[in-house]
Amino acid sequence: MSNITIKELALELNLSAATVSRALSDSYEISAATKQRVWDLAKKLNYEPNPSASTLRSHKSKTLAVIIPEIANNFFSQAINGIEEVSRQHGYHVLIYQTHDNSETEAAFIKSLLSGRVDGVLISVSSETNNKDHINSLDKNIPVVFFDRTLEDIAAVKITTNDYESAYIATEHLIERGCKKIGFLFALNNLSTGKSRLSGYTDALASNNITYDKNQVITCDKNESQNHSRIKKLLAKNKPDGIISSIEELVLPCYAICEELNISIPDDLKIISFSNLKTAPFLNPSLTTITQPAFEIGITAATLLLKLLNKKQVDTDEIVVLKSTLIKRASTGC
Amino acid sequence: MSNITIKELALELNLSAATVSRALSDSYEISAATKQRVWDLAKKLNYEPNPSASTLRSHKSKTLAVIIPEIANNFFSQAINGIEEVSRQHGYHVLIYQTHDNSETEAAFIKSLLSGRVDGVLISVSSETNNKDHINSLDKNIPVVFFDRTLEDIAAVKITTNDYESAYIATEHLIERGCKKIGFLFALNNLSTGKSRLSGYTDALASNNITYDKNQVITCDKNESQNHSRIKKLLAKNKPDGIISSIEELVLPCYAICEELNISIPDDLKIISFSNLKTAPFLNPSLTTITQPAFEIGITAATLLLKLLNKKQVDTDEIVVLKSTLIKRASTGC
DNA sequence: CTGTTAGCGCATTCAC
DNA sequence: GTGAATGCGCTAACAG
Repeated sequence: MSNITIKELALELNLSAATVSRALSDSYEISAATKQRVWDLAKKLNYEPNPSASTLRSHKSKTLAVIIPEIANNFFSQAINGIEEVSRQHGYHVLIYQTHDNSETEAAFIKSLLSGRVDGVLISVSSETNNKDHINSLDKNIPVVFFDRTLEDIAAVKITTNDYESAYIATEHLIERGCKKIGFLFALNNLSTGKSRLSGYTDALASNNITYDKNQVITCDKNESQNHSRIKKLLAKNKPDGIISSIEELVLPCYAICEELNISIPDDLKIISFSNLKTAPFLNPSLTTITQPAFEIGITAATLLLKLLNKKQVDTDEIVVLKSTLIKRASTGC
Repeated sequence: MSNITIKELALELNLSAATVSRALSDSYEISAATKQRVWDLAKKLNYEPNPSASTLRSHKSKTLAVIIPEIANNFFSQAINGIEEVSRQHGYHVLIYQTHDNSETEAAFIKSLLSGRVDGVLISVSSETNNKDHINSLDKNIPVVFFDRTLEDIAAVKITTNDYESAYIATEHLIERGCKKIGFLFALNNLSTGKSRLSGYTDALASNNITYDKNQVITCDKNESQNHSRIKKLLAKNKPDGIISSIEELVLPCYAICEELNISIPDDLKIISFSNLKTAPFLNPSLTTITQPAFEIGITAATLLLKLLNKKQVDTDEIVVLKSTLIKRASTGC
């Protein structure tokens, strides 16, 4: 343990603790010579400031919290990568909390963070958030940046992607490839994220004079077996010739079901999914994806939060929209 | 902000701060009636203890650090999932640090953690660790559990998988499938993790009377383009009929190179990789994997660390070895 | 069972 | 330029 304290440094150098403290923070009041002596000894003795003491005194923890539904997820792990990157560069530490899309867990985390443990919060909200009180209390009490999975009716700093537009483009892409009956796997239905993706889909249908058939829209949630059976039913009964999956998690079940039902992709069914799978081009057959810039989202969200913390001028309801990419596959002609 | 303090609770209840503190921690010295009064008011006022003050006084931060090479990685993100799970259940917070396999970054993190910020550390060491001083200083100063990527010459609590055995089995599996010239993509060559996997491979060759050819072993590191060209050279020149990849990251390059070189998998080349890819069965062709129980590793590592923190009897050099699974694919006959 | 006192390590007044 | 004194909020030792 770096048990050495400012007091001990002071004793050794025949200085007061106050002087050492000021020297360490490079205060203008301290002479260059003294600063050097302090720094040298601190380095020699491997001095590390005690973060609790510092936080208690200064009300700055140099720590951020990241609240996400799931860490074992391509999108979120890449986003955290970006967040960690920026945080480290600025000397911030990163706490991770997983909600598993449970809104009570989320509320409990938020409550526990309202005690000075962190200076700010980055959150991608739980898709089962029905009660938004805890989200609001968070927003009022501490700097927050929402990223990707957000609520529409909350004024706050947000980083999203062009969900509406990319779903629209993807749907139109299927139409151009000849699809007449396009299904939609609808997830995140409580969040603006999910709703936008659905709107992009329905609007694209409308613009192309395809009648919207609500039976082609399957609402999915955390219940995997239920999702599976619903999708299976969709593919077996409604026989769509195209599918837009609004989240990555539903694609593998789709592939499995197609195999079961002897549906040939892309001949019988063309699939496009929101997805950050690195293996998408190597799947059998390769998967056309709408890929979100997860790393950049993390970078942007963290950067913005740090700006907020440093009282830089940031609109407190600024919304940054990054662009997803539709990645087509030559091998499937989709 | 939950700006309310113990002092304020005490004032409101006509008690001393000490009594309130004891009541909050459910001390046996306090009467049931008083406890109830305290709890009720605390709840009503949404009291949250100030973690810095508590840590400063008690020398317990209820926080763990996880140091890993990369978070955007199937294995590690699943492991963190397990770690976060156990930590939350026990009221611990989880800090994340990525080294990007850079040993200086790793050293800097460790140094900054030796100041009471965390009660314990879970680490999967950087594969470019040449200087181990910082690892040793960590081990001596704070409870640590090593998981997956560890060093051989350090006595500490470790969680690993049966790397030697699983590489052995995989190699033998290829031999049984008729492979005569088996290549090995050798990563993590500084770590016991990587060395064990290599030994499993060489020993399996020896047991089956196949002469070890060092040209079939390609040493890989963080340099992706170099790895790529080396693997390409291996496949083009040495023409192995089987490949064991010691890490997941090298599989996709392999698939790409095979496509380039018109090598047909599995007819010309059978591939087995250490991998936690969920898409492995859906790849073209599907991939035979040695899959590590990442989530369980996280669970086990965190559980063990918490035991250490609670001074439960744990051998300080206990090594837990979990089993990986060789997942074969009917479709490729491998 | 409860109160008083002290101090964790640091950063900020206010003096000089 | 530097030192002395104070308190952040909490908990532990010591009383009673």
